Amino acid sequence: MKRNTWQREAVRDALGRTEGFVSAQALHASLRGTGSEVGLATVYRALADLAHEGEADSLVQEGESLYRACTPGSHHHHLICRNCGTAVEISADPVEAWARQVAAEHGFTEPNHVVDVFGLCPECSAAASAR
Amino acid sequence: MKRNTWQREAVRDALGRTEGFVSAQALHASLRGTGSEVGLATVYRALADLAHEGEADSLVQEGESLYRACTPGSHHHHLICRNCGTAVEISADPVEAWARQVAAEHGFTEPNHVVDVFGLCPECSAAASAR
DNA sequence: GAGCGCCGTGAGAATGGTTCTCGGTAGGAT
DNA sequence: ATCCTACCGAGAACCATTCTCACGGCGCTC
Repeated sequence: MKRNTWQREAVRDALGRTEGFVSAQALHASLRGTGSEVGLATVYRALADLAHEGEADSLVQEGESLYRACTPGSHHHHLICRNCGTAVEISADPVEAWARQVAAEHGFTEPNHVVDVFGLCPECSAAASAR
Repeated sequence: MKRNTWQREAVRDALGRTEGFVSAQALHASLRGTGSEVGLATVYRALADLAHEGEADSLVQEGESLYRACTPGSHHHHLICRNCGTAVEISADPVEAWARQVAAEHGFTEPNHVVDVFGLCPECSAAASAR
């Protein structure tokens, strides 16, 4: 039996309100900042659930897990600003095909893949070149 | 001034002797198993150096950093068995081009990318279907 | 070959993100 | 309203990694 608690909703909302990827810790801090008395463990549990159910994507950077609300049910990848965390969903059909083919060529089965593109978003590029 | 210590050599050798990706901890354990009195911190330092100098590749999986000896100076990606860790170097020229193009389309500069393909290697596939 | 300066090492402590524990609380079915 | 039980919260536990600092060995110089 699955329950709808206001804590889980708060996490889902806070995640949806964010532009790019956020760490669990940052999300917890921001929830606390808005007066929600949510436990850190609960944030981790909610994020893990959301990621498991496909409502959020996660990636690991510098030892931290980052999360982002994502269009559910669709397979896609991200273009992520390594400075501010802003992320753009991108489809990568050619890469999907390539991954499957490469795996098959080497006799690998059940192919998965991790594809992320990092860079500096337009704003951060401008700021960097101005500095 | 850069020094050649037997510890660094031991780490390089142990890494070169391994088939796929290994964790720093596992490498340390295996070095200790062969009688080398190497410190854990030293293994971490050596691996970080090797990765920095391009003699090793690293990836993060399940909160652990995994390392592998790699052909130096070449840009490539990996096809990794998610069961036994065996890895095959693969070149991904079409993906390189795609990543640059996608980044440019969205105004992102200085593109990086993370591309890894996971799957079950032939041996593990056979073992899995036999079970 | 001997001396010397200083980098690399090692053991253990510190760090920091994540997970676990456990008593208490509240969702939802009846 | 009541009961069952999944969920929550606080803090402790965990674990990979990094830091600290005294010591030993590497490589340069003579």
